[in-house]
This record gives sequence, C-alpha cells and structure tokens, in this order.
Amino acid sequence: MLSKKTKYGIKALTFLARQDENNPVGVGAISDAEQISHKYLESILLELKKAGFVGAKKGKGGGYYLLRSAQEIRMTNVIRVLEGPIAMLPCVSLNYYERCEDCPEEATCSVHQLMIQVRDQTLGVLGANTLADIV
Amino acid sequence: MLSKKTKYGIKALTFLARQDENNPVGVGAISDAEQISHKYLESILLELKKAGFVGAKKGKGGGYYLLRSAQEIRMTNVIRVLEGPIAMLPCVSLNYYERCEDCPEEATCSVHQLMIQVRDQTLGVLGANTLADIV
DNA sequence: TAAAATCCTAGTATCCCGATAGGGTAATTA
DNA sequence: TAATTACCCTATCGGGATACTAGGATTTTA
Repeated sequence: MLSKKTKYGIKALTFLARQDENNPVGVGAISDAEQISHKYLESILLELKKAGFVGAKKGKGGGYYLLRSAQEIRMTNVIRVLEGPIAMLPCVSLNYYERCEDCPEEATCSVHQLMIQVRDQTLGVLGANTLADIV
Repeated sequence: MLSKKTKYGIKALTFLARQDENNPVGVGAISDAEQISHKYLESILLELKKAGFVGAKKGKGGGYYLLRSAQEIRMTNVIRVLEGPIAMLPCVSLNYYERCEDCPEEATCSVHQLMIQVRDQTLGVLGANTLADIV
C-alpha cells in the first residue's frame, strides 16, 4: 500500500507541474486545492526539496517550484524518495536491498522469484511514466 | 511491502505442494524447515484453512495438507486472503475498494490513473502464476 | 489413557503513520 | 526598518498494524 505521504507528494508535484510559469506556489495554495493537511504537506515538500525535485523561495510571494522539467521527473525516483523501496520484499529491492533472515539461499526461494517478476512489471510502469505523463 | 505473514503463508503452501502424497504435515515440520515461528505459523495455517486452501487433521499423525491441486491455486487468491488488497491504493482495488476522502473525482486524479496501470501489471503476474509454477 | 496434534482466545511489545503544536529563521515588501 | 509571509525544525502523540507469545481446549491415534 502506498502511504499517504507518497500520494500527497505526487499530488503536490503534479500541482506544481500544472503551473504555467515556474512561479513559486505556497504550501497553503497546494494544501487547499488538494485537501491535504497544511503542516504535513510542509514536511513532505521539504523532503522533495532535499531530494532535488523542487526548489523553494522564501518571503512574501515565495513558495515551491519544480527544479527540473516535468518530463525529466520519473515516477520511480519520486516513489523511491517518498515511499522507499518499490519491491514487495527487501530481498528483491534494487535500491534498498536487504537479505532475509530466513531463506538459506535466495535462488531457490519461491517467493523471491515471484516477487522479482512483480517488481520488474511495476518498474516498467513507473519507469515509463514521468510527471508530465500523469498531469 | 509484503507482510511476513503472507510470505510465511506462501512458503508453507509451497512446502505442502512439494509433498509427494497428500499426507498431513505438522506445523512443526514446516516451521523448522522454513525457519518460521511455530506459533505464528499456526495462526497463518488456520487462516489458510478457513479460506479453503488447506485441510487439517487433528491428533497424532495429523497436520495440514492441500485441499486443491497446486495448479488450481492462483497467487492472486492467496495474497488477497493473507495480505488483503493487491493494489497500491484502496481507490484502485478491485476486491477491497474504498474511495479516497480527498479526491473530488477519481477520473481526474493523476495518482489514481497511474496506480491502475501498476495494479493491472501486478495482477498479470500474480494471476498467471499458480502454486505449481513457483514450487 | 497418554501423547500428539490442531484449534481458539488473549495479550503484548514494538514500530510506523499521519497529523499537530509551537516556534525560529530568513527573505521580501511597504 | 518594521511587518508580513513563508520556509524550516523539533517534538510529540494517538491509533493501528505487525509479529509474535501464552495458555489452554479439543480431537485423534497408538
């Protein structure tokens, strides 16, 4: 299950992508439009800023704006930052790999092989879609 | 992320599927072989019994056994019983649908559309694989 | 009848999610 | 320069889920 954090983050990014110019948009404008808790969204946008997706401008008339064009932002990257691993098991995660404590060897684990298939299909979808595609 | 419950459940089912005859296998034998907490696995097998995947025989020499052939057990069904929804959002779940409190309309929600794609790809994999396939 | 196994009900420690509170800092404008 | 506005940080908290654990009741076999 996707966390609300990730969902909110994607919604905020699409909101920014829909802005014609790259004018900064305040947290309040986004949280009002997308029905998201103001303070919670604030922390999410902060993470997105640290990850390099958005920039921020302080002061009156300030807010957040996309640092890269929407075509350059792949959903795999967004989800990995906000949600963490895309895979359904740590032992099949490319970016957050962790071995299982059970499982003497992964190669013969039935669940492992199955989840690799799921992962690859999911990566296919999320890798093919950019922010521009889903706006 | 797949819960350990689901992972354990699948492992237990594959263990049962590997048995030549349909002799009942005790929880202890499975938990030892697959490195799973005995008592926890017990509760999982109970769920699998209630869901109709396995049968049980009480008393000495008793245990659990597959009720259907491994070819007839699709991974979608197993995961839906143990894990719940396969979709990454309740609003795109076929079997556990729930509408979002935010989102005035799903049709225009960017996240919604994306997650439908992910769901369909995942269902493709899990629907194509039966217990017999992953043993 | 004694042992072995499933079945059932609880309870618990731990963690994480989603959200809130309150304030500090920095930048812009009037 | 003072006020405004928004960013930034820390801390906390309730609720729910996860992964177990405990203890016993029930059923079957040897």
